[in-house]
Amino acid sequence: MTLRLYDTRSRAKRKFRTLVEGEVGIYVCGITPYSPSHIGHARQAIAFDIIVRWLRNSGYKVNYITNFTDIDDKIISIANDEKVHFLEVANRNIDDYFEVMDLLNVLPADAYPRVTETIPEIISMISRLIVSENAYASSDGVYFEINSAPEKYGQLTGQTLEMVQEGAGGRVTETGSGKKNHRDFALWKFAKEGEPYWDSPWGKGRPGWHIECSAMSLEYLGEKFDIHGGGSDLIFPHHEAEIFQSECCLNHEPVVQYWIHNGMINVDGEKMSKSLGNFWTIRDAISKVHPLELRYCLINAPYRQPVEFNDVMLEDSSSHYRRLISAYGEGLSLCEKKPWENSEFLKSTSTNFSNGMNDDFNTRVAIVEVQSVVKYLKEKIDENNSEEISASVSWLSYHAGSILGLLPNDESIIDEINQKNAAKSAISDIVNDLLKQRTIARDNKNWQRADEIRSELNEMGVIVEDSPDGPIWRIK
RNA sequence: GCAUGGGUGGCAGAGUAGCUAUGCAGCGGACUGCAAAUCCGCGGACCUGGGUGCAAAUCCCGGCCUGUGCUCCA
Repeated sequence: MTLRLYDTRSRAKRKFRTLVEGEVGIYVCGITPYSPSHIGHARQAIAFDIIVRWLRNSGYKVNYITNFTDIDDKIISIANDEKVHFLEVANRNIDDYFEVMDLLNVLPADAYPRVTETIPEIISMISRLIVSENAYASSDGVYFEINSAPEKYGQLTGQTLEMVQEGAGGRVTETGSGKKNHRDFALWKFAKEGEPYWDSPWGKGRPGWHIECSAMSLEYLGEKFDIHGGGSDLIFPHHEAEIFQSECCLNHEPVVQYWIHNGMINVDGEKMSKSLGNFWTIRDAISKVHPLELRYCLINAPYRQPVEFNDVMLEDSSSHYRRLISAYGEGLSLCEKKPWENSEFLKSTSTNFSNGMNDDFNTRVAIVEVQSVVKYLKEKIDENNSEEISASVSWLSYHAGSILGLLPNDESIIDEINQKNAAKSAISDIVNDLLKQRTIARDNKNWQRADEIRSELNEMGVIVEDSPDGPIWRIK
């Protein structure tokens, strides 16, 4: 089955064909680092991380670019409040971003361009748009003129210029002071008193929001590239603006072959947002659960669907994750990994997994297959079938680990097992002694005493389970 | 209002025409002094009204509900 992906512009799943055989250029709009990253950022980063992992494992050479908008009104305002340089605010949040992404097992992109390091390219692009008469300078900045290319309007949203002219329920009527038309958007904003600025042919100022992505994608991926991604809330106006800028500047279309957009995070059925107060930072979430449990939660729905996020979902994912990791760890400690292609069962689950991923990166289908292999592995562990244990472990290592990124590296899993074993042996004498007492109590049908000992052990962090062959214990 | 998605069992969430999705939860059973774990089994769904088909959750038309966008936003 060949890869098909949903293209926002065509509003349909399309067969994936790259501009250059075997190579993929992908640009994803990144964050504006004015505050610590939230789980929406995590959702997006993980979604595209998995997309890139899948493309690479499908044999493509991928060039994955995602940017930082390290100058904007909010950053400036926070910097002013704190009386620090605006880059201090941006850098501290970018550091936070990299730290949490690493915890979430998000592999680094190939480049992280920043607006403040792309100013010459942005200026050059604006100049070209002025020359081609798609843009004009005015009293407070340089604007893109929508009426210079009206046919490009609504390529992603399906709205026509006429429709929007009706007015968005009367709300979008305000025309920026220097704009000819209220739908024109800023390419360059002149600096007001006390704002950071760069020199330009039109005056001191800074780039508008949209032009950076056109400039950076051009710089890193060229005049045409395969995939442009971002959150679905960027479709309008940001990505439509990019289409105007890039296509008018480069004078060809389409610049982007496939537009893909991830869905938002919902809390109580509504989009997570600061104004609603239903806001989770990544650090909030990983203070409650392991980062990979959060990752599991965020790929439980296919990337285009909204993810319903709350404590229940999070706990649900935690238990799924623990099931996965404990079976995998146990298998890993029992045998070496061996190829799984000889197992009929694993071969067919692998096919299902691939079909799911090839169908617009359906991680939900992929997870179902992972769950079924976890179940299979547990069975094989019970049966002591080392061939199938080895094969299942390596199946999981590839599918759940390399592709979905849900497994820590093997060393740390083994480490953790060893630590637990060490902790276990440190207290085994005392535990065994107590268990012996408990067994005597049970033989005498002294249930009260037996339960006392069990809860005593429980307080020590030891879980006792009575099996037909006598009591089994483990550390919580 | 306009645009664009979606409405599947208690929850999450696959499935675009015919065959058990799956997981969690629930129920019943095995095993248990009890509990836990494990195993076996079970039930339960396709918003609504029409239409096309031998056959529709799946295609077509209408209605209702709902998310998102139209303003900074991943």
